[in-house]
Amino acid sequence: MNHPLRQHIEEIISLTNEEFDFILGHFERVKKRKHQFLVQEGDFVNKEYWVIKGCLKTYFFDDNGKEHILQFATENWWTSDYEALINKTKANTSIDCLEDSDLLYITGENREKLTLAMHKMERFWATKSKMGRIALQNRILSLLKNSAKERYDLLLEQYPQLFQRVPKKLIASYLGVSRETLSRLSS
Amino acid sequence: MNHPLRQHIEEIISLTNEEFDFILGHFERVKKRKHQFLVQEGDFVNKEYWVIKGCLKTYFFDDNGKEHILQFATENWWTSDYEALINKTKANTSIDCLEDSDLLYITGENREKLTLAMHKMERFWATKSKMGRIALQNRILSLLKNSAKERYDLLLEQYPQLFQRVPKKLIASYLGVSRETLSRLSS
DNA sequence: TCATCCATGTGATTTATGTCACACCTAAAA
DNA sequence: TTTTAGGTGTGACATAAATCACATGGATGA
Repeated sequence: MNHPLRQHIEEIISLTNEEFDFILGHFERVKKRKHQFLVQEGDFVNKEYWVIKGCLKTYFFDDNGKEHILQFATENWWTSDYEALINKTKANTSIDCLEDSDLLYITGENREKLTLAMHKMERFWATKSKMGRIALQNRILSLLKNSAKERYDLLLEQYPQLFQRVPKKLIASYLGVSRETLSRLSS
Repeated sequence: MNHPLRQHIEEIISLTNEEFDFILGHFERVKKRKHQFLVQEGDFVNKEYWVIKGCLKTYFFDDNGKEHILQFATENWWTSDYEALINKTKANTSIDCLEDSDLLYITGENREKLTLAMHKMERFWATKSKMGRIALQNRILSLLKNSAKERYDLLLEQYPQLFQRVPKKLIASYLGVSRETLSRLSS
């Protein structure tokens, strides 16, 4: 049986057993319980996480104390505060577990080492980065052109399982509408 | 006097004269007049543009015929339909000139060649890509947490010259509000 | 030079969504 | 158990923004 991370990477580049073991050697595994943090606002961040099992949210509170969700991460998703990670600044988002979660992480240094030692990982990261960019751009598009109802329908269509796993008020924060409005959209 | 592209690249990596000439050799120069297209919806895209002088918009029309602007590009900005470029699909945005514009472009093949021949360009592109991602994420944040008025104020603060160069209705499309609302916000 | 188009501002009205309040139910904690 | 904290739905009302309508002035082209 293949390691799930291997399957994930092999969607983009192919690997020998040895190569995968070498890659995996640069990761650490960690289990977290519901409500535990991966990142708290103000932290310095030096890890990227990959979700084996579980569900997490990346979020922050605005000046009025309203929560906004940037990303949900479930199985096979990467998550971190990339701005803090890349710029070596303090996180302005927090990431915590919505369920007990089983995670892999790679530190900045290990990622650097791994990429130097194994050049084809560069292609993997670059591809992921490009895909991430496209996804973000499409979310902007959607915020500009779609009504709350349309964004709701699109999310439901793309990630139906999310509606079973996370409280509706968090979905509302992700979509940028109030909990009450979301409730009315769905009925 | 330095070439503006050289200054731009040297913000991230340093270059010898020979290296810069080698890089520049992979670009072509093109001048476009106001209203001319770089990309039209439905085109296949194989170029990334860099603006020496001028002003462009990346935009599309929604089902109701309303225009939405994804990006303005002025001096020192890169622009293309990255989704079409990367996935080799047809563009779903258009890019055209708001002013007569002087541009450099690099094709996908030349970028590939250049990066292979000169490995440190990989770092340049990767850094640009990361910065782009952060900018997109911050725009999402802003769409989620800021009111139209706040988004207006932030844009005015960050790019005051834009308000002199482009019609207000395009600024409105970029901010995701109607032309009338923008007009009321600014008075 | 005139005619047309486009950009812009502003009033009146409509519509979408937010906010506040309350009820109910379930799941976790004491 | 009993208690408490969340999660959810829904009504009443407030508010932000869209839409429709119209006027004005400046630029552009015949």
